[in-house]
Amino acid sequence: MPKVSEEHLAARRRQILDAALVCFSRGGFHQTSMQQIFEESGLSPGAVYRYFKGKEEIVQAIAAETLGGLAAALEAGPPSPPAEMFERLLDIIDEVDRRDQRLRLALQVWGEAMVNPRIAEFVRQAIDGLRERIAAELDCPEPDATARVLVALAQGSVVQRDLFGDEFDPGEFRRAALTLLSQGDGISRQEG
Amino acid sequence: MPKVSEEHLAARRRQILDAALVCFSRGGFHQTSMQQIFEESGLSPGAVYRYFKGKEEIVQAIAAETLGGLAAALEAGPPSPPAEMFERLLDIIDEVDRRDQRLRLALQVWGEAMVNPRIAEFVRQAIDGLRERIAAELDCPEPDATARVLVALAQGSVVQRDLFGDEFDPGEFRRAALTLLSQGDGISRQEG
Amino acid sequence: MPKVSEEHLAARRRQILDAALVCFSRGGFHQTSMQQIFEESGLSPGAVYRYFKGKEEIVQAIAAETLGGLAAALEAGPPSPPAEMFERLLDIIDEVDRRDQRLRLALQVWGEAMVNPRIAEFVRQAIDGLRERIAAELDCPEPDATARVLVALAQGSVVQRDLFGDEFDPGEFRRAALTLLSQGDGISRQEG
Amino acid sequence: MPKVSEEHLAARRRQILDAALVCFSRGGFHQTSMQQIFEESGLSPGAVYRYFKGKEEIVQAIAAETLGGLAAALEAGPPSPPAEMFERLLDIIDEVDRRDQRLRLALQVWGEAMVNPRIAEFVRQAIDGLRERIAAELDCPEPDATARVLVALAQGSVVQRDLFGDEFDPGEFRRAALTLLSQGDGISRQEG
DNA sequence: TATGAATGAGGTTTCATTCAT
DNA sequence: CATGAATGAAACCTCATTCAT
Repeated sequence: MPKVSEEHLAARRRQILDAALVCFSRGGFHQTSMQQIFEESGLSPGAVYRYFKGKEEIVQAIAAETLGGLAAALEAGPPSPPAEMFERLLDIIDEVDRRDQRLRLALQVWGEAMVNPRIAEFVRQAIDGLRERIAAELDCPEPDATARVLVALAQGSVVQRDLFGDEFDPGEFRRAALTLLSQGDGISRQEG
Repeated sequence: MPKVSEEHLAARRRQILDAALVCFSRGGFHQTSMQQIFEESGLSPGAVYRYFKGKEEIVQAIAAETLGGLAAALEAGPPSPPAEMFERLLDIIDEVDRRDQRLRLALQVWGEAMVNPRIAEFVRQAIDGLRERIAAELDCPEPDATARVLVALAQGSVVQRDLFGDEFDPGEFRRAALTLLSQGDGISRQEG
Repeated sequence: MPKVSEEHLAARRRQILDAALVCFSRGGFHQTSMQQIFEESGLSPGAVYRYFKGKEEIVQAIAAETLGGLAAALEAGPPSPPAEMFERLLDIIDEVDRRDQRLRLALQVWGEAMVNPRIAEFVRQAIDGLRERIAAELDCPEPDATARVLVALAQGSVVQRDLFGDEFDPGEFRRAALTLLSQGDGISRQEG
Repeated sequence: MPKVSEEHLAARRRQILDAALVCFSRGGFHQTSMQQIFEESGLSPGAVYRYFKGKEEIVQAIAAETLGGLAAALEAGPPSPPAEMFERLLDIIDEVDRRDQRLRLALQVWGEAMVNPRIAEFVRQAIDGLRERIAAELDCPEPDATARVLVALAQGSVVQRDLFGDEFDPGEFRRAALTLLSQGDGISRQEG
């Protein structure tokens, strides 16, 4: 199998990352053995190690993808008040949650950051980037500090989602959060 | 076969858990080997295994302590609006943060919950308990859903604290959060 | 099995080194797997790794022993002419050869020194030490340079012994070497 | 399927062996991976495996070349006494040493012979051949045994050269060795 | 009760080799 | 002829746990 196309190589990479995603969601970074990734991906050890230098590199790639996915989904928009901005954040989270198991990894990635400096760096950059973009579009006083609060609340909602699973009711959360954030601004909201 | 006092037993347990706390904060649950706990505690493997059935049990004990500490610190109080309630939550978090490294473990514990059903159960109960107590004292419509939002925001602030360390400014966060939560309720707040 | 005696520990170390000696003689440093050492020694991996940090450390210990054995066997004696000195060297070599398979390792150790700086250092020190002691007792002009030649000839004889095994006739070699070294000194020698 | 010239084939073989020579001198037979040879030679695995059945065959080829070089360099000459004969041996060694790194491999090849029967056979034949040619031209009693001693001394000098590198002084060694071998034969020698 | 030597399953990774293209 | 992606056996080593003393 000589000289294969770029696409082939990219596909193999994906194949490995998809397998890792499944394994990590199921069992976490550390409980997942390379052996499990070999099996889930249907590849041999040698094949996997051709694409990734080691387990650490796979974990990093997954972490980067997970974070990137969240940040990239925030599209540019008009200046908005905090409540509207937060709604856009929730929309993104819902969207990611619907697409794959990646949201389940967020909490693990954050936890891993406490222990793995490289991943900590990734995470900080991703979150800071997101926060800055939010601040730039935020129509309120102290947009920077406010953006951080909105991000924290979004992260908190992810924590709850991950911890409580189906017991967590996104609609209710959204309604209650928006009520809190819009208190007294004279706009009464309906659920989307 | 010397019968030892209850206190002795409790002291040994603490000795082990303190060592584990140090190790886990430093390197995480999975990167910490039992060997490291033996060394940090100054005890032999046999001794440690007399008090805990295995590593899993130590992890659980640490997780339980960490969660319990947060929930227990919320003292009963008068019915309060969301902003005030949230301030009490932040006070607790500040307090715990000041006391030891336990807050650094929160993110790890939550991450571990994604992968360890027993810990997930702990975590859910602790958070649900906290939420219920908050809801009971919350002076606003839909106290249950609102309590959940406040808890999420508190958790989000812990996430930020853990991830950003000294770059995270608790005072600024508090001010911005309270501003958001009090918007339009006619009360202008000062930082405490 | 707690707190065992120093002798016990030393005996275990010997057990491992003896096993390694057998394996290395049989198959060489690199062809010998740790697994083989576990089997030959009758110990578990963990046990072996309690006494040696890794394969490299076992190889070094064996190399050190092998070299040390040769050098230590040269007892102090009166000033002697080269031929007599060389005879003492051959006596040592014969003695070591008779005792165990260690001589078979000499060539491997020297070869390994070409590739492993730590072992190279060992080897150089051992050989230099031997040479100096010989030079000190050598009754001839230029004892240093002469000692080096005698050592080289001894090493050459070990090379031949190792390469040719039973085809190598030590007696004949001794006779011929001594004849060469004593040429014209008026002493006719008999074999010992 | 282009039929390529003999020269092309030979050139490819050389290319591989030169690369292997570099790698083996640098890191030894066993520490050198095929991957390193692929890189050093600039060839693909498939290409290398077209010319050699495996690593073992490359090692053997290198070993054979190394030994062959030494033996082939001994030109026929008139009957000579041991000292003169030995000088010719030293000349060859100097010559080989000057030409390439092959001498650095001698010790490794001999060590490998202790562990690899095929290489052991090569080595024995090469050395025996050399010894016989020396014996045939040796002008002394017991030429066979004497030749073996001279070969051993030459090998010992190679051992020292390889182990001590630049610390080994070939001129001094030559002088001291010739002095020893010529003792009392009434001829005083100068260095060449 | 405490010790710590010993266990051994299982982890990650390497690397000689093959073979479809 | 040449390529290089893929294989998979096997290497070294760790570490949670046990149990004789």
